Order: sequence, then structure tokens, then C-alpha cells
Amino acid sequence: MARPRKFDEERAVDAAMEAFWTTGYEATSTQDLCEATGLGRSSIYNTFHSKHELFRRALARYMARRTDELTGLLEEDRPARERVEALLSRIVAEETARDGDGRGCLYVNTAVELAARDAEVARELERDYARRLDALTAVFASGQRDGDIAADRDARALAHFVIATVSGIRVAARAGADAMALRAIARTALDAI
Amino acid sequence: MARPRKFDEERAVDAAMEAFWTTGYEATSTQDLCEATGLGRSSIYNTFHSKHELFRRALARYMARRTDELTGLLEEDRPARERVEALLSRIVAEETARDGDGRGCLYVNTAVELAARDAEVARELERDYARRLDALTAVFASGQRDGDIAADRDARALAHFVIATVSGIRVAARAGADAMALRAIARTALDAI
DNA sequence: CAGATTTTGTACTGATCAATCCAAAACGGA
DNA sequence: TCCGTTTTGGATTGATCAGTACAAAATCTG
Repeated sequence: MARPRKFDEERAVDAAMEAFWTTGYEATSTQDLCEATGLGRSSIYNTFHSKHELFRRALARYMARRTDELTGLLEEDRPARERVEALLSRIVAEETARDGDGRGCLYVNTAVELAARDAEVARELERDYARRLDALTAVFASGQRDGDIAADRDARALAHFVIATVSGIRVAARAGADAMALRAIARTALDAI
Repeated sequence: MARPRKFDEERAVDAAMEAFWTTGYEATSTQDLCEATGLGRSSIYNTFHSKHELFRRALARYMARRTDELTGLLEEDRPARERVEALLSRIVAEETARDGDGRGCLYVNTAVELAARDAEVARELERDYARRLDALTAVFASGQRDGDIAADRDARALAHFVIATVSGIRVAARAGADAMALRAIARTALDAI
């Protein structure tokens, strides 16, 4: 063997994720990444080979973490409608929190900033979309079995709708909508399901 | 007087708008803006003083144009529900068009890319949000007078909800959702109003 | 036609970008 | 302890960034 690393790769990805999350892909310089991770240029390029590849790692980590949270929340033993309500409430709480301070959601940010001109990233976003769609579809299907979601609805359509509502709340928050407005959006969306 | 301009300022703003729209603020270089507008550097800086100010002009133009389209559509003499349905259909059609090709919406793009770190831009987005909110609120209020929207609903909440649905559809389109999914989102949203 | 004024093209500024190079440093195995 | 291997820091690369300097060109007023 040889000289060992003196940093933890996963912690570095985490730090890079935070940087990309708050600043965006283009606006985060490699210098910013050095400062965020505490690593030198060489260590970053030796480990991740390029800013783009580090971003992909950071995005994958973000999506995995978020989708895990989502599925955890959606697997709770409650009526389907309540589970979706809890999901939307959490999104509203996140977006109105004054400490997280308006960085939004890396998934939405990336979809808007990069998806159109980066096929690899677009593919990753699609895969994550599919995962969340499946999780939500399962929730609505179980709600239909339990009877608290009308049986004649299309579970998959409802799942698409909830995902869109989440993104809608996030964009509205960035466009300056206040907490009351965000709650109104969530409440109105719940009327539809 | 003195030497006259040999270009149309408004056409230049239009061209810049197209560039920012397809590429984003950061990723559009001043060189790109020269090529898009057909102007030299000097003309651009002599007229608009900075990339940032040109962007603000372009954004204002985009929002004015879009909000005009919106209010035009919403002032048609039809039941409120149909007017909102027409609005959502248009958004879906835009996002699935294969020629416009995935540039999305400059308003949403800007909210996500810039609003958090550019107070001036954030203020403009808020003003536009308010304009669209008022237009939609008026539609729902008229629908309640006509009886095709339930009188016990909150017209303003419904308006927030429709705006969020539009953003949600746009983000979903960028994340890879297909035309059927976008139509399902619009249809489900209509069930809520 | 002459003088005042503005636009325009071109060359240039210093800063910063992502990425590379290279030698010194640090470890494991022998 | 010494060799092979890898990591690390710091200097450096060429490209590109937003913005400027300046003089030639073009038009109006007189």
C-alpha cells in the first residue's frame, strides 16, 4: 500500500452537496468546493476527477437521502391521506424555516439549472422521479384498498400530482409566497385527492 | 443630436431574453449576448450598462409578455373553471412542444437560479407573482358569482394553488415526466377547484 | 462644410474559471 | 530502514469571464 487519505470521502461528498445546494452548480467554484470540504485541489481532483463528477456524487447522495426520508414517511401506519398530508406539511415547514434560508431543494434546482443541457444528470433525475412516483403510487393504491381514497381514481395520476405540488410549493416559496400561501396550496391540493 | 443607433433597443432586449431563457443567467456570457443580439460589446454596455441590468430588462419583458397572455386568456367570456382549464392545457402544450425544446419558463428558472441571492430580481418576481395572483383571484371570484365555483372556497387560496400547479408542471417536465403525466397533473388539479 | 456629440469596433484589463503538473510528504510492506 | 505507491500542497496553465479604454466613424446642428 501507500500513503493513506486523511479525509473521509463520504463526508467530502456531503460538504460538496451543501455547497452545490446553497449556491448552484455553475456558481459554485472549485475554490468554493475546496473551502467547503476542507480539501486541497489535488485531493479533490485525485478523488473525484472533475467538478462534474463530484456534483453527480453529491446529487446522488441528496436524492438517496431525500427519497429515503420520503419512503420512511410514506410507510407509516396511517391512512394514505394523512401520510400525504404529513408529506406536504413537511415541505411547507422546510420552505418556511428561517434557518435553512431559501436554498430550496437540490433536486428542483438541478432540474431547472442543468437538466436541459446535461443528459447524464437528466437521466439521474428521471430515475429519482420514478422512484418517488412508485412510492407515492403505492401509498394511493393502499389507500384505495383501505377505502380512504376513492377507488375510481388513478393512483399513478395522483402520485404525479403530489410530486408536482411539492415542486410548486418550492418554486412559490422562492418567488416570495409567504407561509400562509404555501399552506393554502397544500390544503387545496389535499382537496383533490 | 449625434450619431444615431443602428439597432432597435427593444429587439435587442428580446434577443437577450431568448438567450437568458435558454441558457440561464450565469451560463449566458456577455459574448453570447453579443452574438444573440448581433451587437458589439460597446453597444451593449453603452445601452444597458451591465449584464445584470440587461437581464432585468429581459426578465421584465418576459414577465410582461407572459402576464399579458395570462390575463388575456383569463378574461375570455367563459365559466371560470373552463378558463383555468384552458390555462393549464396551454402550459402542458408548451412543455410538451418539441420545438421549444425544454427551455422551460424564464420566471421559474429565475426564481430557482437567482431569487435567493439577488434581492432586486426577487422583488420583481414577487411583483409579478402578485399580478398573476390578482388575475387568478378575480377569475375565481367571478366563478363564485356565476355559481360554477363553490361559494365557500377561498378564491385567493385557489389562485395560489393554480400558480403552484403551473410551476409544478414545468418542473416535472424538466425532470423527465412525459406528456401523459403532465396531463394527469393538470386534470387532477382541476378536480380540486 | 465644420464642430459637437454619440455610437461603434477592436483591443485590452485584471480577475477568476476548471483543471494540471510536480515535487515533497507520508504511509505499508519488505 | 528503505522502496514502491499514493496523497498532498502550491504553483501554474490557458481559457474565459464581465467590464473598460480609446479612437474612428457617423450623424445632427449651425
